[in-house]
Amino acid sequence: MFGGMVKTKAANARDKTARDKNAPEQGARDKLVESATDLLRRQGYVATTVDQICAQAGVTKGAFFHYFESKEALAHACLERWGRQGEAMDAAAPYRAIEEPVERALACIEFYAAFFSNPRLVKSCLAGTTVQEVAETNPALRDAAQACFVDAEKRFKSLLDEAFKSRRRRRADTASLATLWMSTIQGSLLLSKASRDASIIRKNFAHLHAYIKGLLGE
Amino acid sequence: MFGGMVKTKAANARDKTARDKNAPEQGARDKLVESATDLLRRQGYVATTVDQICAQAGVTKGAFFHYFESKEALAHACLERWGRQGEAMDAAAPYRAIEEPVERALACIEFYAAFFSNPRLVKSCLAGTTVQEVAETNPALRDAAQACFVDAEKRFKSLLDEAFKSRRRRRADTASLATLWMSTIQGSLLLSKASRDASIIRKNFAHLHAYIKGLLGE
DNA sequence: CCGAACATACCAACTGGTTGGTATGCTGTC
DNA sequence: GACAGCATACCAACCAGTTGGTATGTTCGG
Repeated sequence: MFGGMVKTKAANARDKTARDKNAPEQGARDKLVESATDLLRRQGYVATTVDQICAQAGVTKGAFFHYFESKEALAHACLERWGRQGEAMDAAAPYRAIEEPVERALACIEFYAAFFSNPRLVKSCLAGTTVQEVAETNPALRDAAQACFVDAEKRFKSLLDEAFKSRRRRRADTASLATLWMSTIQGSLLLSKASRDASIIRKNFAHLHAYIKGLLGE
Repeated sequence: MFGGMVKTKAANARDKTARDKNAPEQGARDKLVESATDLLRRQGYVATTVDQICAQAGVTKGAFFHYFESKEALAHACLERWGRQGEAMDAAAPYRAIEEPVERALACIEFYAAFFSNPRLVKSCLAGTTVQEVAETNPALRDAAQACFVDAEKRFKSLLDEAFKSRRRRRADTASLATLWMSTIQGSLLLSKASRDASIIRKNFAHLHAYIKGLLGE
């Protein structure tokens, strides 16, 4: 059987994608990270139990602790993936194609406004939800969440830097503006959770857009 | 051992009322609400245990369930008091004495910037921390937190309404600006928790101040 | 080419400690 | 002597993590 196929297990696992093309057929590990991310965003870190995560992922507890040495380790994996996904989404966003720096920066704000307003998506940031709970009790998780914020802010800051550079005379503290942007995201998500009114997000982003547009000079 | 001291702890506790008249000597109920508010702001609703609250308040579990029928009931009491305290603090704030409406509204922003930057105070909003965790799982608590937001926004909105009324020609959606203000508060507190850098709060408020000042015309 | 040793990926049942909540008893006051 | 205001002891449910196992390969010496 399998003729002369000399294959490592890794190669074998990768085969699955070829074997059944229609079924998702994720590995148990990926399923756990995905399910956990969903649950953590909606219920928070403490309220989400390992059993819940396993149930949603369709695996057993044994599998859970085979892949992750603790619930906290899983949360770290989720935050890492969250950060990477955010980076990837940003890099692939259509506004990146715009060449004029001021327009590009403003289009970025609009892009995120549209993204967070998407009615099909859960309106919650994994990093924001997590850090709110564990900031004082779990420094490692707090720092992992903080890293997500810092990375995203860096990306937005460099957009702003380019925009302001193209506008002689106009100057601004772009680092603090990037933090304001992230604050607006987090605050908007929190208030929309509380009111169950997603329109808050768009309105807040509209104000931020107007403010930064004003700073850039019309 | 313990000689002739035959005194229950209850009798001992009761002695205090007679013993020290100057000490605050709060009732057990007030102590519970106060301790719980502190713990809930720092650790969140789920992570804070009834035993922890009792220990910090210096009362027993029996006392806890004598005054509150559940942990959730205590959280409701905390949120109610949080809302009332906020209202009282705002009513007594020095900026209220300013008569010129534009100046008063801008001074309000500065007042809250200073308040949330106070290094001696815990940088966390009870309503914000709570709603983040229970928005999807506990509608009653979510609505109680939402009420805090709505009340505070109403107060700020009427300041803005008066400011814009005094500026003919100038118009704005004051309701959405009030929400932006609350978003800025919540987002700033969250990011300052994550970074342990309280200066974020002041910087964000400075931007908000500049934006609204601009809308009001200089 | 074979088989023993090893590795990976999982699983079901269990454990020790924690949690919100209860049952009941005591004590000073009105 | 009734009742508010507690205290003590206790419990069932739940939770993160452990244990000991199975099924399916993979590796490698002979």
